[in-house]
Parts: sequence; structure tokens; C-alpha cells
Amino acid sequence: MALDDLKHAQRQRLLFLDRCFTWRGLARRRDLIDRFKISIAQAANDFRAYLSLIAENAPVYDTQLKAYIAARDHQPIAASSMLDIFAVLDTVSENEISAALPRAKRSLDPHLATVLYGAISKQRKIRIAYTSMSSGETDPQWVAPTRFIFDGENIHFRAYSYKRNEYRNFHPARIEPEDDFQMDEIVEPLPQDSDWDTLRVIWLKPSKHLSPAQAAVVRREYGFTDEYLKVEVRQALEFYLDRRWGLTEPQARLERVPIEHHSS
Amino acid sequence: MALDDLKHAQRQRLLFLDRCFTWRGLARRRDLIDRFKISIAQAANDFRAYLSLIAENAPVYDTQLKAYIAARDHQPIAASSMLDIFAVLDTVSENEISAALPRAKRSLDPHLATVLYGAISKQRKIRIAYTSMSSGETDPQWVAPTRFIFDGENIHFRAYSYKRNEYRNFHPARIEPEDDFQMDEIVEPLPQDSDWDTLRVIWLKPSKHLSPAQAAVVRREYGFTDEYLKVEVRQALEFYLDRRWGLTEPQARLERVPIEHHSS
DNA sequence: TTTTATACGTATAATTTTTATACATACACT
DNA sequence: AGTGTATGTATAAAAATTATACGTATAAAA
Repeated sequence: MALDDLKHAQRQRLLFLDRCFTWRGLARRRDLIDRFKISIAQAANDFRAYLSLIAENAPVYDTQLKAYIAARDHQPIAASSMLDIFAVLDTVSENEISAALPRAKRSLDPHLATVLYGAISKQRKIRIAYTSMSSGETDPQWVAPTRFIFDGENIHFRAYSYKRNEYRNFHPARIEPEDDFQMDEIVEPLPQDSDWDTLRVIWLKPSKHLSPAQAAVVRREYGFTDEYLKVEVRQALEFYLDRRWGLTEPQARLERVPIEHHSS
Repeated sequence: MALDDLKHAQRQRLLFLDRCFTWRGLARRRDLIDRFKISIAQAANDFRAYLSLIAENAPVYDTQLKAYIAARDHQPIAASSMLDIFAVLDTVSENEISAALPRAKRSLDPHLATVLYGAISKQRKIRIAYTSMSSGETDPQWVAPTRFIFDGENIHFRAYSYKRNEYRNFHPARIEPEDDFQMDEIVEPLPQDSDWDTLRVIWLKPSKHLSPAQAAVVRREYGFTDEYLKVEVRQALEFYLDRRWGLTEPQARLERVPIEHHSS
């Protein structure tokens, strides 16, 4: 039986179980019951199903600890994001008032989102009053949105600008809110978005002012053991990468490798 | 019937539906079928269930568009994170090779995570060789981990340091990997973590060098209409807030309000 | 030592959810 | 007018889940 043969609901439970074993190192029926509000019987089923998926290095039950303990070299059946991992690790303090995330609560106007979504899916152009953060001016212009972008923090969108005659990244918050945005058909087919289609390969290495021990830390943090870290990013999004990885900051731990060509 | 009365699986589907209506402005059965691999009949059930939850401003079926259209002032039944929203908005380009997220792929060593999780849940102290990023030195020290922290990007942990005699935030990547970490009982009860328990109230406002239109953009982006934005954060995490909101950057769009006392 | 509590495992019937299927309606498109 | 695709509803079958019972093992308390 494979993971994909399962129904969505049970697959989610087995993935959660998998994360418990990988990141907590152990799991109990109660974890599933508390998380998914299923019965004891179903939790027992899920454990049996999970164990049948794991051919080698399967978790074993420890009668002292009253829990299934993951093998030392447990192999996860699926990858997980940092947020997934934290969701599994954080439950120690489940009864606390406030979560541990001091996140910047950005906001997106639902109405504007539906308008942009409609323009993208129906392939329309839309007239927006867009405020430049450099000049401070708010100019009306026609744009043809093509897709949403997520930089890990905030949602932007990509659109062809009829004013600049090129594709650009736009920030929803910079659009002057309106009840009814002017929309229109796109008569001439849009050009290729070459900055989007082009993948840039970027090589990074620990900053040279770091000690060997500090460089080892940086390698661990970004998960590479080779000399350089290879990053592929769409050219259209390269700006976000620099800002997000803090490459431009003075205390940056990573720096670009200036060479163009490099054998992997 | 309330949302909480539903089973986990169906609740997830109705929440997805709710996000479609809120952020896309419309939804079809196919959205549920593609996302959750359920049957047409079940998708029809889910729509019926969702509509029965919505008392007023319910979505209505549009025979031209062959879709349920959210009312103009549709009220979501649950809040969603930016990632949730993006997951709903991004599906336009589902068949693309690479996702639109140029995320910094941080990594966390699973073995270290299980050791830290064990220390936290069993309330043990642990001996780690920790590399300082300021001095570059790697010193062994005993720490008593108390909880994991997520700054939106990376997972850290909070621990009492027996070397500094205070609580500090630690980065897993700065710990020298070991097969078996020394662990020990905590004999003397740990002191209160006052920096964790203390909530700081921070007031922010659009930077003064911004034009009124630019200030309006900042207010929209961070979702406040008043003069100031109130942010509450644990004192122990204030450092992450500054860095994460980019308050220290030269082109920062927000700045702290220096006054201590302020009436909301 | 005995008892109690709490994990685990398994099995069965009852219940609920979901699927498969059929048939009807409405609208857009050719 | 015919075709395709979306909706709606209904029913029986299949699958998932729950409720329940009973058994084992271990730790902690009486």
C-alpha cells in the first residue's frame, strides 16, 4: 500500500505521524486523537497503516515510555516545511495564551484579491492607481495581471504594465482601493515574460569574514556541505531573494560567489 | 449546525471553500474535487453544508459563469494566514514546473530536533557546544531548553543558560552536532522566564519621510487605519520583530513611536 | 503484593461518510 | 436543435470511522 492510495484525510494523519517521528522522535495514539479528533480505534488503525508503509527502520513501541520511538536513522516518507515542523514541535506549550510567532501581520484586501484573481483567470487588463514608493506619486495605469507571487511574507502579483511596456511585480497595498475597477479585454497578445521564464543560478558561500566554526554554522543552517550553495530562482524574483536572505545587510552570513560559470 | 460539529476532514474542505469565496470570489465543485480528491456527490454535499452555515450574504450560483459567486460583502467564517491565502490564489498556474516562492530553504537536523524535544518534554538540561556568531568561539555549556520558537523563517529554541545564568534564544544550527548529547536532571527549579512572560506593547507609524499617499500604502499593507499600529510581542522575541519587520533598515517604511504611554 | 491507571492490541457491530450511479434542469455554444 | 458542462437531487453500495468489549504489559500507588 502506498501513501497515495489513501484518502486525503488519512493521508494527512499519516503525514502528521511521520512528522512526529521525524522531529519529535516519538508518537502516541493520543497525538492523533488530539490533533484530528478521531477515535482510539481509528488512531490504532492509523498506526498500523503507518507501520505497514515503513519497510525498514520502523518505529518500535517502548513499553516504559508508552510510546512508539522512531529508529535512530528514521527516514521521513515526505518532506515538511519549517512551519509544518514547528507545528509539531510547538505542542509542548499548547495551553498557552499566545503563540510564539511575532509575525508581521500583513493584510490583503479581500475585494482587491477577488478583482485581481478575476483579471488573471479571465485574462483582462485592469486600471489601477498605483503609488510609487520611490517618487511617492500615485498614477493611474493599465496592467494585465498574470499571477500571484509569494515572497514568504507577503503576496504580490506579476503583471504586464502598459505604461512601462514590460512585466513588473506589483504590491496590492499600493493600489488605491476602488469599488469598481475599470477592466477591459486584452486585444493584443501579451509578450513573453522572459524575466519570469528565465531561471537564474546563484552560488552562495559563507561570508569570508567568518571563522571556520562560524562558516560551519552557516552551512548547517542552510543545509549544504559543499563549498558553495546553489540556488535557482526566477530572474523576476531575484530581488526578493536578496532581500529575504539578507544578502545586502552588513552582517550578512552569506555572500554571492562572483564567478559566472561553475561546475557542480 | 456549527463548523465545530463537523468532522476534521469536512471542516478542512469547508474552510478551503470559505477561502475560495473570500479571496477568489467564487468557487466550483471542481475546486473541492481537485483539491481533496472527493467525489462529485460529496462536493455537492459540502456546498450544501457550507451554504447552510452562511446565514446572510451567502454565495449564489451564477448560471453564466457556472460558479458560486461570493456576495460583495462576504464574511469569511475563519481567518487565514498569508500562506493559506496564497495557496488559494496560486492555483491558476498549477501545471507549472516551479512554484513561485523563492524561499530560503533553511534546514534543521532531525536528530538534534528530537534531542531538544526530548529535553524540553522530559525537563532535562543538555550539554551543547555552541558557536557564537560574534566571537566565533565554540564553547561547551549546559542549557535547559524550555520551548521552540518560530520567527517565521527559522526555528530557534529558548533555554536557560547555566553559563550566563539567564534565559536566551538559541539557534540549533550553532550547536556542534553530536551522536549522543550529555543530558542530566534539573536539580534546582529554573527561575521564571520574565522576558518571555512579559508582553511588550510597541507602537508603530509610517516613517515620517513618506508622502501621505505612501503612508496610506503602509497603513493598507499592515492593516491599520488609525494613526498608530499597536503590536504586542513577548519581550524575549522583540529582537526578531525588529529584524523581521525591517525596522532597522534604512529604507524602513515603519518606525517606532517613541512615547511610552498611549491611549488606544 | 495487590490494586489502579494507562498505555498498548485486536475484533466486531453500528454508524457515518463517501462513492457510484442515475436522472433532471439550466445555460452557453456551435 | 443538438451538444457539452455545469448544477441539483436521490438511492444503494462501499469505505471510513466510531463505539464497545476484552486482553496484555508496565508504572505508580495503596
